[in-house]
Amino acid sequence: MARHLITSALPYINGVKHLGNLVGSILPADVYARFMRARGHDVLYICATDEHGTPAELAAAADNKDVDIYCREMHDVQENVYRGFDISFDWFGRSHSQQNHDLTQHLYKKLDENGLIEEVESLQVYSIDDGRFLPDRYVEGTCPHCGYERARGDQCESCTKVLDPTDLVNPRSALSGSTNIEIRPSKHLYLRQSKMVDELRKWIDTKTDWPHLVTSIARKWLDEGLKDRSITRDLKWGIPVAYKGVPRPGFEDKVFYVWFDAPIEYIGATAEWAEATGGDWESWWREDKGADTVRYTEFMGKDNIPFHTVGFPATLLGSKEPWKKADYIKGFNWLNYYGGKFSTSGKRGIFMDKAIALLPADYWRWYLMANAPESQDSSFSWEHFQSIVNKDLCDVLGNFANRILKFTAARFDGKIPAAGEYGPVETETLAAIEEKFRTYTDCMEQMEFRKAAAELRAIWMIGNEYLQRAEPWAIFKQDPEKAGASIRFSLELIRLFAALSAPLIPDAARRMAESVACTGIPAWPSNVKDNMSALETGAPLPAPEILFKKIEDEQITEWIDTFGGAES
RNA sequence: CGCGGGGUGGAGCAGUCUGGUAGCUCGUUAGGCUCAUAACCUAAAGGUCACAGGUUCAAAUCCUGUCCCCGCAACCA
Repeated sequence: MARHLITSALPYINGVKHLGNLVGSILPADVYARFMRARGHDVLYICATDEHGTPAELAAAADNKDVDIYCREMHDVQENVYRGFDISFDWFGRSHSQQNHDLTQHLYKKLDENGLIEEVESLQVYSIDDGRFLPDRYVEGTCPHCGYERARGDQCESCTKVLDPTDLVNPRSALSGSTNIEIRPSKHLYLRQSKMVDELRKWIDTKTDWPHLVTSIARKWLDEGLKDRSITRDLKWGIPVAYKGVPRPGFEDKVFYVWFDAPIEYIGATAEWAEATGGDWESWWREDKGADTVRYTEFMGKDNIPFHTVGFPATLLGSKEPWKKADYIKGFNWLNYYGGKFSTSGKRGIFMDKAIALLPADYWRWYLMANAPESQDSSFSWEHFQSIVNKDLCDVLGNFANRILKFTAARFDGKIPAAGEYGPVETETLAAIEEKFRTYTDCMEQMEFRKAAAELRAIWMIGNEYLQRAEPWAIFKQDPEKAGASIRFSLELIRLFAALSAPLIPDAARRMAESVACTGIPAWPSNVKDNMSALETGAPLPAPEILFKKIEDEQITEWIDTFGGAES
């Protein structure tokens, strides 16, 4: 048994996330956490909402709410949606927690003591009518290069040139449209990442087993030379630039930038968990207090990789304290929607609350993991979704269980028949499953989820092949006892499949177990053949129920109409 | 010449690091079975591996160049 710390990238507080966000971090982390728990490891799966920053302030203002209350409400909304997807967080925290305040201010203090923080005065755009400083992309104006009138302060969408907000002609606030803006000097803290390039590269170079995607993005940043990074903002909502209640002089009205405090919340949320459960958070995060034996795995979409390979490690290394750093980073590409981006603002694609209202979590979990964007971007389409669900879940798995359970009900009075002698067919079947079981386990350990799903599906198919060879319906006419042994073997397979499928489709796994008179998800087997005599002979089975319902063409037509399809 | 990822039968993917009969799922076609959710099992057809050069006995795989798609470019998070 080993200790596994698992985190998934923190979802931003504004709004319910879409399926692309889900498959890129939280869902695979959950599948991995469930798998590792099933294998008997001590797992702590931590996530939280990322609550600070300008968008949260603006969304709260638009809702006419205090930003703290807004975040509290949205946190609960998000947590409920994740629970609806059977995400098995050990803790789902908030980056605004007191624990994160303390940790963020502590790390800031250490970095400062180690000479890695400096004050830099820079020119910022201030909107007098909005009463606030504007982040670059909240300033709009005419592009000095191409004349595009709606260029943003960070980049012109029309000519793709990178801009500084002060470059814009006729700049205005993107919030109010006001042109009543001015450039004001503002002092900010910068983390001197440029001094840490060698140390970071040394750390990255030890990670020879990381995915190509992750190390190539990390090296790209290091090769280009790290810039010192501003870690404070002119906002009210956030963690004050202070230590032990005393603000840093000149920074009374500033807070830490969300990207400084958000990853620290991985630790903060663990401290929240510890306070709520009596656990010991330091044994998971301090290498001098037991965390040296922890294996820490981070899950995230590729947009987050620079912050986890460079930004967050810079904070931890710079503190010169023995903080736990990632042992493995699993990065994902994008899930697209009909070849284009899922878009929160453009309302393109499927959001988690809408998805769960259409179909139970397992349908989505299976589709998303079996098609996870691991090596390249992948594309969601309703037609593809229907084909995968109907074929894999209904026809291969659901129908396998159904044909056995119906036969048991009709021919064996709905009671589990006695086991008989295994013949060559059973022996060969078990050998085939054993082989797939090993590759499946390997794939899950390596976090190769697409391949793992394919292997699991292949295991389900062996069940159908077995029935075809054993033909209990034909044997029954001459030798009911022999047919009963086949059915008993098949019922044991249902139980085995429930155990193996549980990380991916936990609710279906539980229902499969119940269908063969077991309570809860069966324990993970150490091997296949010793797990084929777990059922109680004569136990009555509940009336067979359909495990997965097929998605009809009419539903697909309707959903494309609602959510948009190829042409939208 | 900003950077990264990708281009493999009709669709979705594996294989590329460590050259050596191009593999899987869906779809299509044919056969089988009839316990089952018109499902299951077996078999077949279908690919000049984006393009052009090069290295090699041998290239999807290594090298050079070109084209196309997606993303990123540090104040969105």
